[in-house]
Amino acid sequence: MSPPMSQDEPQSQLFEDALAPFLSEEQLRRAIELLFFAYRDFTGEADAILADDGFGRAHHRVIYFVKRNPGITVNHLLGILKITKQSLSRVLGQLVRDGYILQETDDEDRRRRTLTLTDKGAELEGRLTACQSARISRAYKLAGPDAVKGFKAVLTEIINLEDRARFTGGGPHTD
Amino acid sequence: MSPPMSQDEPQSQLFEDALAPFLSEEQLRRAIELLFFAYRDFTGEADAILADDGFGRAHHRVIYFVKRNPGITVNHLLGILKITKQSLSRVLGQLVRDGYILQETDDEDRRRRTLTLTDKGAELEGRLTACQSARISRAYKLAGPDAVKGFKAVLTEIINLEDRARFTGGGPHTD
DNA sequence: CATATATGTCAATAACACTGACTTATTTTT
DNA sequence: AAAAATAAGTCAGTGTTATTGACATATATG
Repeated sequence: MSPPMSQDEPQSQLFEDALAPFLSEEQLRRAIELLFFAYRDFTGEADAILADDGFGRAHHRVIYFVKRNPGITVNHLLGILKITKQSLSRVLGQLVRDGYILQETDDEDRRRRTLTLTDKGAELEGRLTACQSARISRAYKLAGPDAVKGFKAVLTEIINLEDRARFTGGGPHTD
Repeated sequence: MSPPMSQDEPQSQLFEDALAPFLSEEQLRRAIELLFFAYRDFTGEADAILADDGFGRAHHRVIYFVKRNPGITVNHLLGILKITKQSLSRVLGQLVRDGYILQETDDEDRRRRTLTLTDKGAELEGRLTACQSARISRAYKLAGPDAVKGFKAVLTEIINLEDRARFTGGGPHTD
């Protein structure tokens, strides 16, 4: 691309970071925009499906992580989503009332409520994930296996250390 | 990672997509989660800075793209952000009132209002972009140049065709 | 029994986005 | 010059997602 240290793009105030002396501001801004547009389009299709059912992105996240961790507790879900109990409550309550998620008292600790998808919930989750998976698998195919490795490597480094274990380690989000 | 077509992970309903017969559901879900956590953490620090000034992520996007395209018109900004005029109006109005963005009538077409950052706006934008850039440059450094190429390639393929021109083509978001 | 944990709920607030309808100014087209 | 299109702004109403703070209940653990 453009050479670093070009005259009309001085290494400005952004470069107080000692790690980054050889990345141009232009290159970093491209990355920022890449993430912005990719995430917007990545979630766009699913958002449209959800709107048909009167749901939003928050419902998707709940359905997704319940599918991924069957029997997950409310507290664990809060830890993954990093939202407040009250925020989750509204969304989860809707999903339970409308028959997408089954909430049962845990036998081992009767304070806990375990969450699982109903057939209806699994159907919706499947449709949502299918559309996002299609986009990813298309991108993976077109970019090639080496690119996929790089994609994963960079995204993993972007994630905060606390959450990174989910990816370097083993299975789904069981902490 | 895990071989495709393993027995405990049947190629389920997700695989109606002919492009994707050799990507396991597990692999695709990892990608979905990678994007979710990476984007959340990527925006997290900036969100905290914005909250101090009483702003949200929408203000950030406006400030960012005005910095990137000095003299951009309202209509052009709407095209980039893909939100409604009314949504932008509230956010932009705040930023103009509070002295972060300067709005001037265009001399060539007096219907248009051009947008530029004030010094105050540029200062905030610099702080926000610095913190996101630090995260990216750190990730780029740690993952290495090949990984960066792959990261860009995959993200670019995820973006809808209409918006992809911004990245394959030349300069900033001038459409 | 006291304390901690897990969950749920009430009330208020805010950011962000939407739809629809309408106005004003300015430019372009006919 | 009149008509149509464009750029911007505004008013009113709605909805989703999130927040904080306070409080209640059930259950488990010390």
